[in-house]
Amino acid sequence: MKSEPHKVFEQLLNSKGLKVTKQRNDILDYLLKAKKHVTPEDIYRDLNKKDANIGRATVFRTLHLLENAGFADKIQFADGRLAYEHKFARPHHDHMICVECSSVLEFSNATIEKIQEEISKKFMFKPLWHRHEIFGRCKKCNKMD
Amino acid sequence: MKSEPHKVFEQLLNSKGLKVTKQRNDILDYLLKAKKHVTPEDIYRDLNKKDANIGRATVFRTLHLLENAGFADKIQFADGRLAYEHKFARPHHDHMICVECSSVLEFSNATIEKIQEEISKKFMFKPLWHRHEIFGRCKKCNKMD
DNA sequence: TATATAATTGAGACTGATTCTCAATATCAT
DNA sequence: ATGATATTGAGAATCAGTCTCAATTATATA
Ligand SMILES: [Mn+2]
Ligand SMILES: [Mn+2]
Ligand SMILES: [Zn+2]
Ligand SMILES: [Zn+2]
Repeated sequence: MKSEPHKVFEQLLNSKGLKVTKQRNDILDYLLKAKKHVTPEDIYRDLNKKDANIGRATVFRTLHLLENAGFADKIQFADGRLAYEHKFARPHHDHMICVECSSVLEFSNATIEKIQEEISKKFMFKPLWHRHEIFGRCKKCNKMD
Repeated sequence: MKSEPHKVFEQLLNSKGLKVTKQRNDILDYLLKAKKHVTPEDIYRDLNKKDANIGRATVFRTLHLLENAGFADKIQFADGRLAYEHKFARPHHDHMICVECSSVLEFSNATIEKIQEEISKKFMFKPLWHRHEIFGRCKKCNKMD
């Protein structure tokens, strides 16, 4: 039982003359199962716990591969750390990031997206992607200020 | 003839029991005169060209000082490099960043800002600041694709 | 102005994240 | 199964930024 994302990923690899490897599949799996945004170090640490060895370099290489293919996205916490999430069957969204506990809320707003398009057009700027992050304190962290 | 921003900066320093130094003034000056967003390395390099020596550590320390005081803001290019701009008598704005040439266009939109407030409220999230960056190709770089 | 005190400084060591190198290994078309 | 080619992990290298600390400088006060 190979999941749909794995099939799609495999197609991408084939189409680029790249090979399907255990490491690449494990990393994709990890992202698919993650309940939150995960750092490269999370992936490296957890995949090495169980299953013998996977190198840090491979984690980064695979994340870039997924990102470039449009299968993963990254966000950045207030302290600069990067975290990833997969994009299979998930609509585009942006983030509110707690500066205290690094928890993340997701939001999306059609009006904002539309205005962005209009602004880009006005400036003859060809938008490829965007990042809209609101930093602040989440409900929980705000209470205990 | 001390500029208004320098006076305000001096007040900040005094109010915190910090000292007014040549290095801090030079860095503020550099930001005030810069025509574009500048990196810490730009500041370090250029200030050392002319005027004897100023350490990298001091550049970073002073940028953080200015940032925390609300006198400077940073943006991040597509490759991850950080750049700063001063905020004296400049209204809030967001950025469109060219992935080819790293040129930056500025925009601001009241509707977007308002919607952000509403979304934050809905999630009981206390917004402190935000970053809204559109990455793509500027008019010039788009032509020569 | 001289002195005392406390903040600031730059050099360079250090850190953490990421990238690079390369020889050994795994994948895949045939 | 074989051969051509892509991938791998270890560890070295890089890079931005931070830290440490002894020497220096700013400033309050006498
Ligand atoms: Mn998300
Ligand atoms: Mn700007
Ligand atoms: Zn929180
Ligand atoms: Zn451009």
